[in-house]
Amino acid sequence: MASSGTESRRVTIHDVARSAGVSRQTVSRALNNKGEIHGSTKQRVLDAALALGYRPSRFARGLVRQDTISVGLVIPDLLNPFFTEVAAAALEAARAHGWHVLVYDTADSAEEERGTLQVIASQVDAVVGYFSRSEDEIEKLTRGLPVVLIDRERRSDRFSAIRIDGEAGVQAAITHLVEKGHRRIGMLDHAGRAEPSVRHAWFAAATAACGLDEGPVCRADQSVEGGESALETLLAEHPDVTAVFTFNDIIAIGALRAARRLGRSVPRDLAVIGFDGLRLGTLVEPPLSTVALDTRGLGALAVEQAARLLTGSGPLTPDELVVRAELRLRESG
Amino acid sequence: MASSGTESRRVTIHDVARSAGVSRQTVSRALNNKGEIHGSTKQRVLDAALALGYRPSRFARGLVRQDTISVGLVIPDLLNPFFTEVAAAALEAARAHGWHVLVYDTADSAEEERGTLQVIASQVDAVVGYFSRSEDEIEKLTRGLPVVLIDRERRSDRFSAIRIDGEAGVQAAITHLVEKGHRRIGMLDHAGRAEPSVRHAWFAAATAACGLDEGPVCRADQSVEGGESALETLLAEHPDVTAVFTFNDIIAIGALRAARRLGRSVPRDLAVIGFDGLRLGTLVEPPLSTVALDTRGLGALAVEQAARLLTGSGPLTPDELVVRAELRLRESG
DNA sequence: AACGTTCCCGTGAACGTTCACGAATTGCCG
DNA sequence: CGGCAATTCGTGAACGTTCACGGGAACGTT
Repeated sequence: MASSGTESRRVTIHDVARSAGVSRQTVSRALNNKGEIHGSTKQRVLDAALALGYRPSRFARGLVRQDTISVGLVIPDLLNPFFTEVAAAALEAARAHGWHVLVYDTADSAEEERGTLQVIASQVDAVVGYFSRSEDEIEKLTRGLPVVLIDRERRSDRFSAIRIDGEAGVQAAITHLVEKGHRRIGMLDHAGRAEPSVRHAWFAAATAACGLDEGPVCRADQSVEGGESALETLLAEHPDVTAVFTFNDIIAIGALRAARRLGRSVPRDLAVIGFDGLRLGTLVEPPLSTVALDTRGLGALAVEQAARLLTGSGPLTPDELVVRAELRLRESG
Repeated sequence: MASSGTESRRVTIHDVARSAGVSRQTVSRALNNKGEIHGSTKQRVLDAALALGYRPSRFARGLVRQDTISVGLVIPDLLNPFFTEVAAAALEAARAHGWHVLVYDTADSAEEERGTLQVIASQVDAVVGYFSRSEDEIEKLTRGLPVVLIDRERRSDRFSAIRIDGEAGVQAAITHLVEKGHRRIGMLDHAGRAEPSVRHAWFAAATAACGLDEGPVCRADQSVEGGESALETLLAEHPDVTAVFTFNDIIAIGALRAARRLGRSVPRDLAVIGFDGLRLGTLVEPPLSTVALDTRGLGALAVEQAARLLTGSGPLTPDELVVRAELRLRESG
């Protein structure tokens, strides 16, 4: 009835007004529950709107009352549980502000990331996310849009960045392993970027602080399979390794599986400690020890900073934009 | 420089025009890479825009060129891996169409769902999602907006609904268990709604078809913990049960953990078969047998139908809007 | 010199809604 | 009956952008 077969133009507030025999303003009053309208005419307008299938244009409405705020959330891979948790926290924080969240999954592709950023810039009021491109590029694509970077070392002061400080946590993890008698500790770093990760730097510093030689490192894709094959090659090249620290929990879980396949009992023959503190880690066997992050806090903090940037109310300072990690011992190491 | 301390009004295209000594239209040409503009003036305009921190209003732009489409994705809990997978698939499908996706997590709350629906109706061009409220209510809140329901029995023809057909898959699962010698098979249903789930109906039909007595059923919250405690009570009341089928994989994973704690070896002492086919199921010990769904297809199908509804190009018929489930045997049963 | 082209650029209109204001009607009281 | 307030409704303007059109300058052609 209301739907049209032909490619007709949009039903506007004018059409409703004409149909109900009133003016635009009266229609507006009826639909927005404003006062200054008679009960019967209000009902008549509502009926007309329903009959015509009228829905107000969000653009026209947004143009005049500047109240709806929407923020873009950009993540590399929603299926990666780490980002799922961050995203969930961000959604919750945004809801508390009454904001809308547009989510973009860049599929770990720098090219998609570029395209997304390009498109997003004209669709949202602020951007929160995890980016791999250079700050120059991001700057160029966002053009003064408030941007909050997640898990990024702060190189310039153009963007806010939520920093992850895992130094103490990693130190605690390595110390723990050493106390357990481990002397040869390897690491499964990520394979994403060319240079080693910051987490690797923490690892190196921690082993050095414990008076250990520099442990062997192997690069792993950010997936369970990546962790599996990485552990295999690490152990093949360095059979004397009795403990591994991994870039994140996903890789650690892969390491767990590979260890089982290789006949190495965890934690007896091989200790494994991950990074992130995913819930997922409690489900695997044995439960994964990890340097845990407050992922909820991460997402919430990012959105909070976006809010500050947007409202102009004093933004958080860099040293407030930090999420610290702490060792959470379960059974794998 | 560009940012203002005072609460000043928005920088518009007029301001840029004035600053560059040209007209609005010329500014528009420069920013949108249209032709009919001299190289030097274009540069001058771009500089002015940058200096003023100008960003075009998405509302004004959307009002005149009606090209940007955004769809709302409503899910009860993003942290539930099932919905994560559906959401990821939906995001990907939407990206293929060049659409924007606004994601809302209703936190399993009917009240939040209502509020979301209310707000969403004026912000998107179509809604895709998983709803618990009655169709009447949804109808009232969306007012003619294209809506695609996920995993919902089609009661009326007002909405499109993606139906999950697990009948054959569940039948295969039960048949498999019976062939393995199981005679007393229980089920862990969900605890969400008052009435038993459709999946329970499939289960009942399948056991009956195999000539078995009706198996005992226990309700479980949709969480690992829910699955754990549900299995415990089920086994306490019915110790003769040697196999369980669960509402979904999350609950099944809880059952796995409870079985371990109770000293029941899986699958020797207790067989467990879940429903959904989550990737997560491959990570637990033992790997979870399950009646697997094509979750990617689910999300993609929903978005595809939204696209058809939106463009008016013949929508998919109800019997095309079906995702079938098939038994995927791993090691737990 | 008159005329057609090409290249730039600007002006009115339109998109669909809400806001600010004014006008018409009704009711009430003196 | 006059006047004042309250109630109900309508009209111009504004939000910020793009589209359709038209105009002027520069250049070449006949």
